[in-house]
Amino acid sequence: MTTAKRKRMPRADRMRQMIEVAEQVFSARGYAAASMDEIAELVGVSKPMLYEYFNSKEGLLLACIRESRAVLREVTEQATAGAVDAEDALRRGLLAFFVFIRERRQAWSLLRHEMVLIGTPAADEVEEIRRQQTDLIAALMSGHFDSGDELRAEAAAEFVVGACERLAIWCERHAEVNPETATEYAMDVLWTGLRQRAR
Amino acid sequence: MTTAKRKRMPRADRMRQMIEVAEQVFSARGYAAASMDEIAELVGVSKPMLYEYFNSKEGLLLACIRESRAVLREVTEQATAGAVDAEDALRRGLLAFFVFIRERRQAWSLLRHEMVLIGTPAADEVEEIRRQQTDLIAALMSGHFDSGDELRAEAAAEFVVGACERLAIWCERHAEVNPETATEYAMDVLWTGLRQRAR
DNA sequence: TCGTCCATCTTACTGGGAGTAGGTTACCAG
DNA sequence: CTGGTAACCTACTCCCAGTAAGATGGACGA
Repeated sequence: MTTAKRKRMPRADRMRQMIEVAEQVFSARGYAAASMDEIAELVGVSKPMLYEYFNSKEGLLLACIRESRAVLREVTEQATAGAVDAEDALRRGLLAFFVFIRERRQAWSLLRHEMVLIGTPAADEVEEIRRQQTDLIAALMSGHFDSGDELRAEAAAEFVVGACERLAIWCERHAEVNPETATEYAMDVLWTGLRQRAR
Repeated sequence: MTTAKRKRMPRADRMRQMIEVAEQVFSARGYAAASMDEIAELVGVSKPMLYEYFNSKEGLLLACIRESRAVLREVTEQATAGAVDAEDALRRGLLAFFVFIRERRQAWSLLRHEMVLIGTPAADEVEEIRRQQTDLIAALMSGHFDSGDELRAEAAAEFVVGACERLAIWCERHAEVNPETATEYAMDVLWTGLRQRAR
């Protein structure tokens, strides 16, 4: 093994390791219940090191969140890249999202149990992820829809993000619902609308 | 003034007063940043009193949440009571919700910045509010829709709740969007579907 | 009017975790 | 082998949730 059990470690490596451990602890115990001492111990390092690298407990959380954010952006963009029309793009994007939250449960759990502090950087960061997603959707829409009303389009994008977030949480309680089914349910309401199902 | 500045106060009154103050402090500072000492001081009472009445900081938060929950249920049920058909019911329900979050900003802010601790009673309680809303919607749907697929209907209800939650947050950033407009935007996507707007 | 009782309330503490001051040591360059 | 610096540690402070044990206003019976 190249990186044996050397005590001293280059900054970048140590940082990645810390984020990895922190993501586990935060998602397992919850942000509030997690202690910096515990994370430090699991990393095999003393507490001040964490502060050296991330400044605060919230800073550490922030780093974890940013990490997930980058991944989510990546997969969504790649998924929607080759779409042929609006319906296809929406479906691909939804599927990518539902696959993401299934495969990276810890990361997702972190994002979903965010909200520890109002008006703090971490909350803003999570909000930023949503903006990232809504922007993606809005861009997608402006490419495929007649953009009559600017505000209405923005609202629709927010709507989609919120709906999927909730549906994802619902999926956690329903193991039998796989990403494909979730996508179908979402498309059903979003694309077709409820009117079709009224008596 | 009937209730002058008497020091001693009957249990029920004191409790209401504490909840009222706590709701303000929690929503202003955020749950984590709020301190029991501060709340106690604002109430004009010593800290152990808060613990006498609510057992813990989280218990106090819980009481605030339950309070809001009751109000939200009340207004939604009343709003949808006299609906003539599915579309009408949905529209009335949405409007009631958007009015609620505008008029009881503090309560809403509390609900929305929930989630302080995973797996704790408070998180469960907030989740319970959503269940309350989804149940209402699901019941509404089963009354007006052909219930082909049980699971699909449940998913749709979750979807609606999540979407509205997000749209409500979006509204906070857009003061020009009143409850009526928000309702219209929501109906547009939910009822009509996005397909209608594709080129 | 005056005790008596107890619900309401207080002061003064503990424990635990976030954050920090300042010293120590492994590794690399020359 | 020998600085020099980046990685690291010990040993604290302070703040805040939660608690133990005692004080007191006031309703109500005599």
